[in-house]
Amino acid sequence: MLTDLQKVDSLRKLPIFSELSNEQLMNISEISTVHKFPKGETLFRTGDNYRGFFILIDGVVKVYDFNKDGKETVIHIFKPVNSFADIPLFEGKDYPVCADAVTDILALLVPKGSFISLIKNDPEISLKMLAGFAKRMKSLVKQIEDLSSKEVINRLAKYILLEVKKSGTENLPEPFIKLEVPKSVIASFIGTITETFSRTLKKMQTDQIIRVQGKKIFISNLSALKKLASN
Amino acid sequence: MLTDLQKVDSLRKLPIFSELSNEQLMNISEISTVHKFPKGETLFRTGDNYRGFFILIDGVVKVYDFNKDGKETVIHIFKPVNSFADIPLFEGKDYPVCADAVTDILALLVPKGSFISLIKNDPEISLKMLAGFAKRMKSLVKQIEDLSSKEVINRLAKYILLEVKKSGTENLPEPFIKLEVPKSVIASFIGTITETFSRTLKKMQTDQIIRVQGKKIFISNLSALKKLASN
DNA sequence: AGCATAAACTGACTTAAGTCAAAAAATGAG
DNA sequence: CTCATTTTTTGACTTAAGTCAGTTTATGCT
Repeated sequence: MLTDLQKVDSLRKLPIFSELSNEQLMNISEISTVHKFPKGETLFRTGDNYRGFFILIDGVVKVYDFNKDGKETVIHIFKPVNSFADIPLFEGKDYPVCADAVTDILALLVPKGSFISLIKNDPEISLKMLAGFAKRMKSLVKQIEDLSSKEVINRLAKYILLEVKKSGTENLPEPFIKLEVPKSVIASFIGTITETFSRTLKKMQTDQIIRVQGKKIFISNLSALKKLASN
Repeated sequence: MLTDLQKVDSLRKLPIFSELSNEQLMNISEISTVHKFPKGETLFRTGDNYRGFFILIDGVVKVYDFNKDGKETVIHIFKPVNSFADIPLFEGKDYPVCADAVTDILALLVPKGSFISLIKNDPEISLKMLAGFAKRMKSLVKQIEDLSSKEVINRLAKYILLEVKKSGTENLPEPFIKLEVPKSVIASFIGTITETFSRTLKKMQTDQIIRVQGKKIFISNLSALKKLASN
């Protein structure tokens, strides 16, 4: 389904592995297995016995959890190439959250045991992972600041802006993004509900900041969007 | 101000260092310096050149940042023995947030350069640090879930309950906690403002769940508090 | 294509929590 | 101890965003 060379190439795209040698990458590739999951499939649930961490090669994954009254909160939306569920490698023996395939996905599974013995012999990897963890922690801290201070329209603007940057259309006359995830997932991710999400999108349209066409959002007024996002 | 033995003892109390040998601890102790800061003093500000990370031996420190409209958000309240500002060891060259002494404090400063060369020679330390980071990341994720789903009274109950557990008075007929930080700091930490904080405390008193006496909070109805916290 | 199911939107209503302003209580310096 | 400053509390008011219920639009099967 995926050649060793393709696996190594994918691994190299991962920030935490980007500066490892071909040999080091090969070692990791060897212990990992390729998996396909259809859209909607659950990769793991809170409390499931921890098998290892995933590297997303293709598709979109949402990481989420339920609070006590059964409401789902999306904590992370992962797109390729990114690793997830690597935290329990070092803490705990169960998955602490849930993960679903939002689209059909292709992912590598790196088993805990083999990977731990690998990094014990190769301290360079753990230093890289520390940097990766540090980066993610910084973004989590940012997320906390945002949630506790910004309003929905500001958080949504920030989300759209981030996606615009990822899309590479930022410098076009009319930048745009394509929504690869249901709006309900984005709503939960930015900390609100679908109804409010819908109304907020509408408000941004009325204000001539964006133009929504199906799953595409065109940015009519980028500077206004930036202003909202920086609030 | 602090003997080497005392320094090593403090280091050992740190989760990420708890399982290191005396010699390893001694090495860390040797490169670190002891610092006193009076109440209210700023240890570092967002954007300050990164010198190294701190280990809090005595007192209370708040880690915070300002959002665009100048409002302060408390991200973390640290009590002894805990390390903070260790994230930029691996990511970035500036402090990404601010930190103030909430009380008079005593702390060790571990300089970046010497520490990095130390862990390059000793992979065991980085594995421990990975576990420490993983744990903190889990708590950040929890914080995000809480902020986006719970109401102030639930978050406050959760905060009080956590403090009760730390206080060791949980099994007394009437457990209690002592507030070592201004209410304004706690308010910001649980994601609200002083006015709402005050009103919420009052509501919990009216409902006979707690009894506030100056800086002490007595828990009259622990199970009710737990119920609120788990909501 | 056509229909069933799910996703997204809209309107009417409610409410938690923020703002502003002012009083009361606590703290600390001289 | 006293007075000034800071912290906390209280009251009146506003508002962002949630709930509930119903409609419209989109999606994917057979």
